[in-house]
Amino acid sequence: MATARDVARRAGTSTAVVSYVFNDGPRGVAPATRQKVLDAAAELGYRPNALARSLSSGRTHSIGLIVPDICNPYFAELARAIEDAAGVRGNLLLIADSALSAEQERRHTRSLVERQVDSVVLVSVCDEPDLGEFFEAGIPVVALHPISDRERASSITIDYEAAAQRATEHLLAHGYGSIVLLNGPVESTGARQHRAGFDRAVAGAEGVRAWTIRSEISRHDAAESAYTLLSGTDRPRAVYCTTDEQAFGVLYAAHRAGLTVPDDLAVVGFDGTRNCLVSIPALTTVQQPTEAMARRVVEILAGRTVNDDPVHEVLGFEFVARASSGGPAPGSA
Amino acid sequence: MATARDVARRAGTSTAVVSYVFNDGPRGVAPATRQKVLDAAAELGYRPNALARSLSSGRTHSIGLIVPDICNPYFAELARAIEDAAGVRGNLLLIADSALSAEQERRHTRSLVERQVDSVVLVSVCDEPDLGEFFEAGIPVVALHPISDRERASSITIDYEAAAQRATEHLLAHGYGSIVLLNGPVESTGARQHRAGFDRAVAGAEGVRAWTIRSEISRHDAAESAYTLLSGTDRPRAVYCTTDEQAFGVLYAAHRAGLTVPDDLAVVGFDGTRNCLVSIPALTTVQQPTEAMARRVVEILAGRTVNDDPVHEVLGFEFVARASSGGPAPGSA
DNA sequence: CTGAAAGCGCTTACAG
DNA sequence: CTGAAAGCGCTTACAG
Repeated sequence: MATARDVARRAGTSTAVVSYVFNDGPRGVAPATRQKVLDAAAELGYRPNALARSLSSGRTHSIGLIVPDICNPYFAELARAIEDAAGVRGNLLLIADSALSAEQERRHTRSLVERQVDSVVLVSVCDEPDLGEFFEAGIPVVALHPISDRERASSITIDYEAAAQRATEHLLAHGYGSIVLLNGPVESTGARQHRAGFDRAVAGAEGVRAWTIRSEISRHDAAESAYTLLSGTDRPRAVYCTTDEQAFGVLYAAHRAGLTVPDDLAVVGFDGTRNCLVSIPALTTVQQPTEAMARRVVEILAGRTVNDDPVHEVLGFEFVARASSGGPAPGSA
Repeated sequence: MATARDVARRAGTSTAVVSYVFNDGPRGVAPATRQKVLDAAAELGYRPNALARSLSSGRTHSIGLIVPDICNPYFAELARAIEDAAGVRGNLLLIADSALSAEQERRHTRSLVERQVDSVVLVSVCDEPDLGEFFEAGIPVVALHPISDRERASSITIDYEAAAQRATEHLLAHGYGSIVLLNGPVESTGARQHRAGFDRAVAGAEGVRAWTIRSEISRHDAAESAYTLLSGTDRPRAVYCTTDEQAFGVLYAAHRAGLTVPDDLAVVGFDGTRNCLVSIPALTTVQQPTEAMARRVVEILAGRTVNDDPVHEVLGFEFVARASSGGPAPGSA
């Protein structure tokens, strides 16, 4: 590979000028000189070495993204949206998949620090992730879910509690008299908010039976848990799931248990993945503002230092009623 | 952040020794010295800078993976398998999502070259991707699908032609008299192989009507194309799809057209994603050896130079008959 | 077994 | 507007 030095030699100038040309600064270059540099670079097939550039400039123009499970389409769609938003600003997104393992999340954390990413977008598998490594390395972090105030990270998220309440009220408005909350596997800030919203909605209703079960955030695990629930003697009339993937698992379990959705069982998901539109039946869900979230997180990180106080932004969500829950509730707009 | 120099100073030794300790070589270090270095590093929270390390060693211990569409679970599962295999050898996987865009694939190509990845695993959106940049940068490439002999890349893949033939014969054995091949959007080496296997199987059958349609490799696009096909007057009795995602789109289209699977329409997919097991009904598919492929590609890349002759390995696949095609064919083992 | 020093390929003040 | 040079934080022959 040709280096800046080769280009400089061929163009009859210095590496400094080559750098100025390729970075459009910080110094200006005479048009004639610039052209000579560009010509020489083209002839040699020069490609700047990003490693060397980063080492001296102290910036890698890369953002790390840690997701719990890249096989979950919500996180894949999120990754794509963030990559698009980052690309517009000339940033590369490094996608790290924790594969639902806290251990793996820690490994990625270390790896991103070593690779000197400029900043990190985090969706953690843990309730209270250890962000100390990022902090010490001067790398600002933004979480895309509710996060404890004790963390030194910012967050951009929707109001899970309000969303859970809205979804549950929708099921209640349909007159379903027994409702299950299918929550995530661990007691996290997000899980507590889902629970709080669910409880609040149920508290406002008379004579409704409500209880909670948990499963991993995967179709298969949710299908197992839901099948146990649905094939028992005491099955609910409706289920609110804290992710679309879990909801798809419930749809499968219902089918396996010989139940029809929504006639025997109403199902609501959360995330608003594109698959909701091509599931059988179409899935009622809480639509996360994925693109807006992605744009906003990149924007925030661009102008952020690790020592700034954390910010916590709450974006709006949209509740979308579809066939899986019986469509829009009676009496709704 | 503490540097090797800080550690060396604190341990009363040189940066060379710090390097030897952290890399377990290439020189030995006296036990007492090693311990002093480790203590100093721990006290300072030293974390080697991967950028600097790579710049001087010429190796980044990273592998680039380019996939056409990270939102397609097959590629997400593939990415995870490769990441696992790479992790075992201490390599980091950089996942790049082309979002079905050749333009994006080119951008990622450039970006991976600039970041000096040691090698690249490629699933291209193009028929004949331009691998010149990798070649010039001395970066070996392995494709995970059939690829033209004209390319300077290796490949590890299953035999698409044999798989397509096997799947089509399965449908013929069920006695379905009209079959459609739902192929990918572009005329690629893989698409040609699917076509050839399909044609060969059909040629061996009497009085069977067979034709081809195409769609993007996505659930939604396939659902659209399939709906047009299935709501028309001349609809097939069976469809062989070249990806699971397309097959899921067909399942949805069939439901929308009021058809029951497999009674009115048999559907077969390709890839063997985990969702096949929780779809309604369960999807018959060609199971790719994802894990084996992942292990093998990492193994090959570990011992490979860009100037080695390309190797082309063909792994075995498994055809899995499930409910969506009517189960195992009559008379099969 | 260990230290002083060159070098990886850039960027960026410092001079001119 | 441009060049010579230091420096980013490591690794690795070169001496000893």
